[in-house]
Amino acid sequence: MILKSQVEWALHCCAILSGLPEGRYLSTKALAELHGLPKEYLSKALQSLSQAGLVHTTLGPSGGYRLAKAPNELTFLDVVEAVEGGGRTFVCQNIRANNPCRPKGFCESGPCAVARVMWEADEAWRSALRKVTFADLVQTLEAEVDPTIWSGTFEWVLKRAG
Amino acid sequence: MILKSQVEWALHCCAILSGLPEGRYLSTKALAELHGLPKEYLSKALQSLSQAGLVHTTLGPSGGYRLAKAPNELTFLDVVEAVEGGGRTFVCQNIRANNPCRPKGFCESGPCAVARVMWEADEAWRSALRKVTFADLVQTLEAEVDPTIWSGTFEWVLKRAG
DNA sequence: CTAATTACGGATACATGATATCCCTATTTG
DNA sequence: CAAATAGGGATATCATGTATCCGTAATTAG
Repeated sequence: MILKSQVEWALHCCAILSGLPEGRYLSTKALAELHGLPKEYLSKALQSLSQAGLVHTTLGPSGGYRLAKAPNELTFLDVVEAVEGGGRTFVCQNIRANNPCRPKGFCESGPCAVARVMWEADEAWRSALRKVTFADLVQTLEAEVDPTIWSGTFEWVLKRAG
Repeated sequence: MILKSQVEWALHCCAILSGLPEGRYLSTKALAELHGLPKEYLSKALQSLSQAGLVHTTLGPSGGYRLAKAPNELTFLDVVEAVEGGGRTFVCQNIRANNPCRPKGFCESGPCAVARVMWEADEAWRSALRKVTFADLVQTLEAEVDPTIWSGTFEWVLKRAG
C-alpha cells in the first residue's frame, strides 16, 4: 500500500506555490523543470488540485497555477486527498456475511468491528495530515534549507512566474 | 491506496483463532469455508502470518493454525504488517535534489520536510493499530454479535478444529 | 489580428502489483 | 499405507499507477 508518486509531486508543487507572491502564476513547465518531473504527467496531478479547488489557474502565456487559499488554510490532507482520493485504505468486504452459521437473510446491525478499528486508524492518519498546513511547511523549510539554495530557488521561480 | 483484501482475511482469521481453545488447530480449509474465501489464496495470507511468527502450524490431518501468542499480545498492527509489509505508505523520491539551483554534488543534511510530515502520519496510523489487540476485538464481538450466531460459529469451529 | 503559450481532457501504451488458480513436496495423523 | 495438511513455486488474469501523445479552447504578447 503505497501512495502515488503524484502525491509527493503535488506536495512539493504546493510548497513552491505557497511562496509565490499574490496574484502571480507558475506554469506546469516551470514546476516540472524545477522538480525534474515529466511535464505532461505532472499536469495530471495539478489538474487534480484544480478540480479539488485547491489552486486557481489561468490560460495563455504567463498562465499557470497559484494557490486558491492562503498557505495557512491549505493542509497536507487537502492535497493528499485531491490526488489520491478521499476513500478509506481499508475496504470492508463484509466477509462475516459468508458465515455458514448465519440464518438466511440475516441483516447486520452495523459496520463490522474489524472495519471500525481499521477506519479509526485511517482517521488518525488523516487527522495527522489535517494538522499540518503549508504555512507550517514553509516555516520549516525556511529554517532548514540552505539559504543560498532557498533564495536562489525563489529567484528562479519569480523569473518564470507570470 | 487500498490495503490488500488479504489483510481483511487475515484479521478475521485471527479473530477466529483467538477464540480457539489452547492447543487446538484450525485448517485453511475451515477458515476459507467459514469466510467464503478461495482456499488456495487465503493460504498465502496465512503463510505470511506464519512467516511473521504470529501463528503456529502443524501438518497432517487435524493440522492447521493456532495463534503463537495470547490474544492480548497480538495487535492489529502485527497482522496488518505481516500481510501488507512494514514499509511506509509514503516513499520519498527526494525530488528536491533535482532543483536546478543546487550546486552540483550538494548533499542533503537530512530527510525531506515533506516526507517527515507524511511519515508522522504513517506513524499515527500504525500507533492506532498497535493499540488494539485481538483480546479487545473478541470482547467487542462478544458484546455485539448475535448470541445465537456467536455460539453457533464456535460450535462449527470446534467441530473442525484438530 | 496573429502567433505563441498555456490548461485541460481524451486516448493509448506499458509496467507493476494484486488476485487467483494449479500443482508438487514434505510432513503428520489415523 | 492412505489421507489430509502447510508450504512453496509457476502461471494466468486483472486493476492500477505511470507515462506519453495529441487535439481543443482560452489567453497573452507582439
